[in-house]
This record gives sequence, structure tokens and C-alpha cells, in this order.
Amino acid sequence: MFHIEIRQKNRPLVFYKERLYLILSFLFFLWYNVLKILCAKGKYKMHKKEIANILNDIGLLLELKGENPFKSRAYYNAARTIELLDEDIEILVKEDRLKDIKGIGEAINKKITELVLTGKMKYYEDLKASIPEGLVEMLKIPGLGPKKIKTIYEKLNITTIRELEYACIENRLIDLAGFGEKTQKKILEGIQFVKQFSGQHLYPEAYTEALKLKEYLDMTKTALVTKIAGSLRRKKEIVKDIDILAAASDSSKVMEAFVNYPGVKEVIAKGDTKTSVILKSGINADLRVVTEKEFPYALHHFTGSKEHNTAMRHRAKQMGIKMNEYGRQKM
DNA sequence: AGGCCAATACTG
DNA sequence: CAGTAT
DNA sequence: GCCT
Repeated sequence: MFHIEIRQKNRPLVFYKERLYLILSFLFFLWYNVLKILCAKGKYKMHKKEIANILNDIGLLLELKGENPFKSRAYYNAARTIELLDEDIEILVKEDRLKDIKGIGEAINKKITELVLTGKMKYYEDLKASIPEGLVEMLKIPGLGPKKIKTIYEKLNITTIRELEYACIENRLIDLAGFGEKTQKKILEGIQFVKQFSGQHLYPEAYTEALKLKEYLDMTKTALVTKIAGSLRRKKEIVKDIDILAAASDSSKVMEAFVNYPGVKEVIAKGDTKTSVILKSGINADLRVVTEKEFPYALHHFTGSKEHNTAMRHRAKQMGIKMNEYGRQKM
């Protein structure tokens, strides 16, 4: 080892003193790399945002269950606290300092710890399974809260926004206790409002999601390089999906890694060149895999915009160059 | 053990 | 107008 | 559920 080898030469103490800085930085370098390797090898790292989202979800689900509103609030508060936390959540968990944070007590501490260590939370899984997904979506409808949703579900057995819309049109809500003409109209308008903006996501939301996804893909080391493409790469304020481009010799490995991303809710399509999924956050994500040679051209192509591409290709053509997502050659 | 945000719109 | 849901 |  390092120390022994030097000692064998029987140096004077001054030698070490003079080189203390070098030695220390070398040791630090070693330590850092070992840590880095361990991290890369280890499990997928849970982000603060995801933990916060889950706590927030629990709050919503509890409201739908008709639980004590203050209990839901406790989860909302904890979610906010976690999201705004500066410190690394994993370190906090490992040193068992989570409970020292205001707003996090016995119960939530245990749940977060379980989530960070195992990547799962039994309580949340069970809770989520006990309530139809559509009910949670209904919360996005302005003017509709957990109490009314609960009534709608229990009395009319409605579980999706679509069903709810029909029920409104058929005037089936006004009979319910606590509902009236105005409420029904408001709900119907609310549904239109939600529809209008569904499938559109704000840049910051989409971008943080995309970064996590990219970070995960890079960790799996199945691709030579990955890059966020599409309108997200162009920093559009509003995007409809996440586009990721990867270069690899074996695309199937990358696709496999992609669909196994913990943030994936549903796989829409899986092929050799393109795979589409829906993330738990509700954002669609596409992954395209090309060869290393094609990558620059593909990146240009998939960054777009479509208008930009057609204009550029038109120009290229005038210059006697053929250009597409695979490459560029003189005609 | 007992409190936890305040203002507003709607129903009955 | 009081109670309730948002 | 959390805090005092």
C-alpha cells in the first residue's frame, strides 16, 4: 500500500509535513472515487422532489378518504419542508436527523426513512391502491374539492373525469346533497379548463423531470451519451413531452433501462429506435437511440423545431447538400 | 390535551 | 342566514 | 400527524 511503500524508504518526518497537502488530497481523491463508484453501483437515488410529491399525494388521498384535514395538512407541510431542504436527504436519513426537522415527527420520519432506504413506502402503496386514480385527477378541477368528489364517487359511482362530464351534461349532479345548479355548471366549466391545459407542462417541471431521467440513464451506462432534445432543449416555456436522444451500439439495452426507470408509470410503445412512456408525473417521455455516427445529426433533427429543420434542409439542398437525421452528404 | 389560516361562494 | 366546501 |  501507499504508506508502507514510503515507509520502507525511511523518510524523515519533514518529508511528510512538506507533502501533507499532496498526501491529503490524494487520499481525498481516492475516497471520492470509491464513493462515486459505490454510488453508481448502488440503487437509484431518491430525489427530494419525488419524496415531496409522494407526501403531497398522501395528503390528497387522505382528503379523498375524508380523513382529519389536519392530518393531510401535516403531510403537505412535510412535503414542502422536504422540497425546500438544502441538505441531502439520504445523509439526513442515515444519520437519523430527519426527526429534528420541524414538521416531521415520528410517523412521517419512519415513512420517509422506509422510502429512502428501500425505494418503497407500504403505507403509500396501499393508500393509492385503495382509491381510483380518476378521483385524484378530479382534484385539479377548479371548484371541486375532496368532499364533493367523495360524494360523487359514493353516490353516483363515478371514477373518471370523462364520466363526471357526462353526468354533468345529463344533469345528474343537482340531485346530490350539497350540490345545485351553480355547482354543476362550475364543475363542467372546470372540466373544460382542465382539458384545455392537459398535456401541457411548464418548463421547470418538465426540465427537472428530464434531468432526473437523464441522470438515471447515464447511471445505467447503457448509452455512450444522452442528451435532452426537443422543445425542452430549446427552452420553450411550455412543452408537451420530454425528448431524450441517446447514442449506443446496442439500443435494446438502453430501451430496457429506460422502461425500467422508477419514474415510469406506463409504457406506451417499445421498439429498437424509439420508446415512449408516461411518467408518474404525467409527462410523456420519448427516447430515441441512434448510432454514434448519427448522433449529431439526430440531435439537430430532434431538437427542431420542425419549421427550423425544413428551412435548414431547404437551404442545404440549395447548396447541394442532402441533410436529414442520419447525416449529411454532398449530392 | 388541544390547536392547527382566512375569506368567499354556494346550498338549503 | 347558518353551515359547509373550496 | 405535528407541535407546544
